[in-house]
Amino acid sequence: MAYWLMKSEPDAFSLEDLMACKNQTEPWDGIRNYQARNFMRDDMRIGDKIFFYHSNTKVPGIVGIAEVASEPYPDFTAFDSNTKYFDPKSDPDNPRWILVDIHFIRKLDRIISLAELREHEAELEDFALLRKGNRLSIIPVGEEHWNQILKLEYS
DNA sequence: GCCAACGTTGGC
DNA sequence: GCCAACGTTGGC
Repeated sequence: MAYWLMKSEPDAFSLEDLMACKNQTEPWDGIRNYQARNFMRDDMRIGDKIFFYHSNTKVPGIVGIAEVASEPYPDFTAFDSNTKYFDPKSDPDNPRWILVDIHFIRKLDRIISLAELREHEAELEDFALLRKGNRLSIIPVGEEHWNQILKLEYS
């Protein structure tokens, strides 16, 4: 099993929004970055665990846990000119953007903030989230880092 | 293929 | 709101 971190701006789609979705499951649409797409298309497997991260907000950090809940399939929002994710270059016969569904598992008892993660930068060696200028919205998390970060919840 | 211009991300 | 970092676009 693999582990991931997925960023979302809570104003656009928060962990609470995911909890309120039908079956607490929702397609992770709107990703328009090739590296992030490739992770979803090529590397994610059903059951992989996900840190749900709130970005671009007052206290950015990990707020919950979700899991990959589908095989990869085309991001339908790219075909819909009524959505802000419309991409005329994504041909339905050869879709450019691919997504997976994610399913809510639980909310953390408290947020593990980016600031707190930075305090543990030494143990979390090479954790991509902490790298300067990192803008990737889907980040692979090593099993060891996953466990180290989870331990912070009750530390 | 280079690279300047431009747009976006996201912490602060 | 600012701005550094980075990705994408498009002219050449």
